[in-house]
Amino acid sequence: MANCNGNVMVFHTQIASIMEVLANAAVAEICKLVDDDYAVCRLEITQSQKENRTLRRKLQLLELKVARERAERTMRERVLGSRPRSVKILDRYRGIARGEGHLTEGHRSFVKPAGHNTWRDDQPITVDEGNGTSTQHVIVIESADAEAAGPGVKQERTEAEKDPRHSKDIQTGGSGAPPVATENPTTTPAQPRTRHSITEVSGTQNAVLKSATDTKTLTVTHRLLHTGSDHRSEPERLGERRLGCPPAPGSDYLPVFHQSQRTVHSSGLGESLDTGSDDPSCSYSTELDPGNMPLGLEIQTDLSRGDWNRYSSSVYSEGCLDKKGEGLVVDEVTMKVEGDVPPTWNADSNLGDRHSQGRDFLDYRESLETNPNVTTHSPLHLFRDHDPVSTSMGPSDLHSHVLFHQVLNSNDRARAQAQGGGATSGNSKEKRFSCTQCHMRFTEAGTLKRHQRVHTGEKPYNCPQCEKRFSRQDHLKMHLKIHTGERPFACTHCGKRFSERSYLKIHLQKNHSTL
DNA sequence: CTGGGGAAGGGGCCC
DNA sequence: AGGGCCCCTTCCCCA
Repeated sequence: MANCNGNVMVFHTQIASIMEVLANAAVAEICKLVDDDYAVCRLEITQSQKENRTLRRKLQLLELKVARERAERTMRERVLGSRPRSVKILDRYRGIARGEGHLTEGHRSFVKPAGHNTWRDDQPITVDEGNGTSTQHVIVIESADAEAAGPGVKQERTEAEKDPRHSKDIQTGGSGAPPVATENPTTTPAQPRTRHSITEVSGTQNAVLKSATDTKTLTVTHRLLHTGSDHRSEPERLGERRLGCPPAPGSDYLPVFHQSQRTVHSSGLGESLDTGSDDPSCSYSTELDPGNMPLGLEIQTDLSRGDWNRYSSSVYSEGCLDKKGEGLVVDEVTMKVEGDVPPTWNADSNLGDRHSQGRDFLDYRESLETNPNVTTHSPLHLFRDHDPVSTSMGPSDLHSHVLFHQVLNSNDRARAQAQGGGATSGNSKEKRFSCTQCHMRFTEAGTLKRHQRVHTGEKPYNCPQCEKRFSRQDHLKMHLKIHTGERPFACTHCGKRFSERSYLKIHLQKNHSTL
């Protein structure tokens, strides 16, 4: 009996051992399957994300192109009879592209040959997110004729750019400023994923184009940096980064503000928003289709989490302007402004004098909106005209738009535009009083003060009859007629009475064809 | 669905 | 500066 029990115990022990082995094997197998599936899923997700980004960018490019063409068409109509300014601009651009342009004031431009930077259908912009150890992002912008252009990969210089001695057009001085970073996934192996980098193959990442002698442009550009190529001392680099947008740790994004034309771009491309850049105020811009009209793209990472006020402020704030800045951008705004730059622009061409507190942005906007010579096809207006709800925008677009909307207070402005045909049309008085919240302007301080109740919500006038509240006394007085039944205005044609003269007037217009 | 009227909320302007 | 009026637009209700 004892042996029997012993055998049973041994048997049970063996069974338990076998079960454990089997369980472990099963767990291991399950884990392996899970890992495999996870890897596959992750790969698929990553692939899908990349495809989504590519498609999104394509869509944005198409939209921008459409907007650009529309703007160009409008501009040509506006200048009917004279040579289209866009043509002039293009000629200038092309001239520069041919090496005819000369930059002054230490500006550098990266001129790409015409035809470069056309985005291919298989637009190879890639954004790799995450490498497990760092937030590395690789953004590759490849032109359509990259192959045709040969290995002539242009990149922005890094170290050399700080040295005025190297301040020359990269096109002519390209040999003097050897590329420091090349990242072409099609021709070169990917660089170690240890930093942010933006590379443009065949053509410059940032092209610019103007001699910067007549108008001023403020461009915000992300520069491509190569870790090993930036030989500047840290203080130098820091100095160049004194832009109110300190680079994120581990990020080599370097914001560059180029002052050649007063333009702030925000194309709303949200690609960078997905890149995880930690730089709150950096962006990069690239130019497209220079053969026609330069079209600027900008990835405004700041807009993804900040507000435009802060952005614009940072852009125009003293600390953000790098008068030696490189980089550039040309986009619709640039084109319009360059062609029809109002006198105020020229007079205010020195950004360094009054670029603080975002004031230039306001001046810029005001110039656009008040100067009839300024086309209204700038992104600002495009944004303003957008319906933030109904317009199908990408998240970044919508966000950018919202930010623009906040700044411009499009409702108020649109209303003001609708009323009386604009701010100053037909009025002799100058609207000197500008609301700091929506930037509407008024002829009188009292009107401004009254208007500000719109923002504060203050309604100090209460109806004693119905507890209704009003921001203005005259509105209360008007309202009280409802309770009193007072209708002092009678129609001379039909005898109908109205509480307000304007009602009578409308009545006369509609029913008696008067006025 | 349409048009008229009322209500409300804006800005311009004069006193 | 505030009051008051005019004019405009938008929204809503109703016949």
